Amino acid sequence: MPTALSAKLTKGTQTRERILDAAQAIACREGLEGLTIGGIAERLDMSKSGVFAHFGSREELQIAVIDDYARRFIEAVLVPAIAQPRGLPRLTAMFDHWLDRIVFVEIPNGCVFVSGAVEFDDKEGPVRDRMVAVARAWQGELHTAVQQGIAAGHLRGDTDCGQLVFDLYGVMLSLHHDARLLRDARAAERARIGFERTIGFYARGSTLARARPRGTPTKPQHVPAARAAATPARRSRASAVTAATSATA
Amino acid sequence: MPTALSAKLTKGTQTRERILDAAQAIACREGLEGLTIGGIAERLDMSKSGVFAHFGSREELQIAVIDDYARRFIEAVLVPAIAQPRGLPRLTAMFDHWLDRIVFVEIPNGCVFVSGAVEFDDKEGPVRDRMVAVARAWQGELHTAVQQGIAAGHLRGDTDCGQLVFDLYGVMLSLHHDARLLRDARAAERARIGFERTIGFYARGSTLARARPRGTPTKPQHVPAARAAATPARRSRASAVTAATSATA
DNA sequence: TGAGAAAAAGCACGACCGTTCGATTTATTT
DNA sequence: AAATAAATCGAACGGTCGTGCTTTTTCTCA
Repeated sequence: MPTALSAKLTKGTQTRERILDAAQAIACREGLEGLTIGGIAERLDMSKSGVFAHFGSREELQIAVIDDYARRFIEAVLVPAIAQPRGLPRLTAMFDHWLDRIVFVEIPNGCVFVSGAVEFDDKEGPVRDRMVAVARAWQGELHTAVQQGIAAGHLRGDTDCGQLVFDLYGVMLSLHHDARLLRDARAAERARIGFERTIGFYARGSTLARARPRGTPTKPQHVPAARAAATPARRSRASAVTAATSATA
Repeated sequence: MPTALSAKLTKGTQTRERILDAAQAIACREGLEGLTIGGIAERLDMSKSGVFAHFGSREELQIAVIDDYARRFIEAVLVPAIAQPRGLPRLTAMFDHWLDRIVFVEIPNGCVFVSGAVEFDDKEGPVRDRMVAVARAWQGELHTAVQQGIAAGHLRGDTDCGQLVFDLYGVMLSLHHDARLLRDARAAERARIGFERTIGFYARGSTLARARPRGTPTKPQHVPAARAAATPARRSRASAVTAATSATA
């Protein structure tokens, strides 16, 4: 008997999620282009056609993976951050959770946003469209947080929001590059320093001494566990974002 | 009759270069994974086996493309910059030519360094090794330029060279992301601002007012043409770099 | 429990992949 | 011009891919 809320808990949707899990694991390491129906089938001890039947095509599977990845990202990074008050505290929390996610999840396993952005930046089609949508949605969240930082008086009034978002994105992309390709263990610390310097530049008055000591990871715990810790209230804000990234389904 | 200098100008090496050109064009757009023997053959009106014969395997072809790409990059970015005096002028020239190359070549056509870094960051093997080598070589050049900036008194003595390189790389990766995936026309200008702010932070004294006005492209001319403009003297410095990136062949 | 729906499997197709190998056409040299 | 070497072709092989069918198994619900 399926609960009134949430989707039907039938066998089909159940294995659909198993497929999505396996697909995401593969897509992280091999990219969305390296994601293959047979690979998923082998990982789940299923037939190719059994896997295939759950998605009309490989393209729809790729899109489903993107949406699922975005959902988890938002849950892990944005949702806990909005528990913080608007302005610099929330923006800092967003960065901290973002960094934690990269360090503890994406650097070991790969990141669909990074690989997908490169794989599909020149390939027109619905997959690219979805990649653009989720990237824009996340940058939009950062943009909003920066604007609130200005409104709260934490950041200078003449702060170029788009420039600040550009800078922060660069810090994270450089972290991905140095940590994953070059396997530089100092990359995470450099990302933290880069964030501090960037925020310091835009902060109202330069006296903004961040309290958190350098080099101490903010959250060594398992990231999926952090999901449950998010306050169930204020959820409307987050679900609006999730809806935005998966709206044009 | 082949000239005494340079490799034999036989038919074989001639078509080998044609193949490399075509391979690079494909690899830029489709990535090194999307690079296919049949694709090159079709582009050149050749047979697959005809193309294949010039490289022992697809892997060696990919490595050859990486080396060739690195060679052109160095020619276009580093070689003209070392005509500038050591320190901030040279570092600024490196950034300017780098930015020009991204704006006029890599944003329209794609970049093997960016796509290759993502494609092979988790795939052990000689291709990944070469990607790491060229990335390290270029970061090493930046590192050296920064160190000379300190020695010349242009940058603060306590400047963390690796951090500055990390920051500059992030600026360029963010530019790639926003310009190619999101097609944001403001990305190049943001990269320029990001560079100025980054350098401004590390510059000795904050009075460093960069003379170049914002937003004016430094070199609207065709990039391949810029190669010939490089001073033929001082070439030993550059060829040493090129040799470094293609040493372990 | 049995009828009907849903899910999974099995199989085959056509396309493309890298690679091999022998034949054939071109370049180069004697 | 003949002889030798280099370059290119053509056909084929084994493999993997996404996808369309039909059949069989499994679940679901009256």
